[in-house]
Amino acid sequence: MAKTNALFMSGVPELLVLRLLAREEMYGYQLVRAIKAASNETFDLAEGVVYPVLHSLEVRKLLKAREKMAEGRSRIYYTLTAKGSKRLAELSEQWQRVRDGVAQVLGGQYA
Amino acid sequence: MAKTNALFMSGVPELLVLRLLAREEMYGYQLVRAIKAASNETFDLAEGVVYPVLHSLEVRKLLKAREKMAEGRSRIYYTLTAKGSKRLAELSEQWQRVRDGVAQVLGGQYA
DNA sequence: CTCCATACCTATTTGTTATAGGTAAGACAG
DNA sequence: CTGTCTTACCTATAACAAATAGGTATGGAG
Repeated sequence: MAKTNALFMSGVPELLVLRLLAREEMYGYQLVRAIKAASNETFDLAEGVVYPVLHSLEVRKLLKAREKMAEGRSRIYYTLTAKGSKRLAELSEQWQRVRDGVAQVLGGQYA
Repeated sequence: MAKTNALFMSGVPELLVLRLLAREEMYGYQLVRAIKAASNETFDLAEGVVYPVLHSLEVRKLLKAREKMAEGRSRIYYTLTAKGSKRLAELSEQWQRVRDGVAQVLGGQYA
C-alpha cells in the first residue's frame, strides 16, 4: 500500500521513526499514521515496513519498549534511548550530506 | 572504496549518472571521477557501482553508447536518449518529493 | 621491463524496503 | 449475538540496489 516510490528511500524509514519518537512516545500503529501526517502524505509506509524497523531499532538498543494499557487496550510504546538520540543525530547529518551532495550535482535546474 | 555511508543512497547513483551525462558525453571511468568532483567529494562511487548502472540504463534505452577512439585509446561514451531525459526529470521530481518530505518530518532542527 | 594509472567488466554479498499475508480484540450496527 | 470494520500487532518472503572484491587489458613513465 506504500505510495512511496521505493527509490531514494533507503534509510528514510529509520530516520523518520527515530525523529518522531524523539518528540514523543508512540506505539507502532500510531507511528504509521504519524509518519503519513507529519510528511504531509509524502510517505505512506505500510505496517510491514514500520514494525520491522521498530524491532530492529529495539534489538540494537536504540529504542526502549514498554507495554502500557490505554483505552482498555494493551499497546507497546517506544521511546529513544541515549544511543538512539546519538544515532538520530548521526543519521540526520548523513542525510544532510547526501542531500547537499545531490544538490551540488543537480545544480541550478532541478535543484 | 566508496566512502558514502550506504544509507540514503538508493537511486542516487542513477540520478547522478543521468544528470552528468545530460550535460556532456562521457565514458565510464571519467564519470566515476566526475561524480566525485561534481559532488565536492561527497560521493566517491566505486567503478563496480557505476558500470552496472551504465549497463542497466543502456539496456533500458535511457542511454546510448558508442565506441570512440581518443588519445590512442578506445573508450565507450554514453549520452542520454530522449527517454533518458524524461527519466531524469522524473527522478529529479521524486528526489525532491522525498527530500521535502524528510525536511517536513525533521522539522526545524536537523532540517 | 616493471610499475602505475587508465579503462573496462561482473559475480556475489549485503542491506533495506516492499509485499502479502496472518492473528486477535474492541466497537458498533442490525 | 453476528457480522464487519478499525485498531493493533506480527513475520516470512520477495524484490531490488549498492557495495565489495575481485578480474582483464592497454598505454605511458621511469
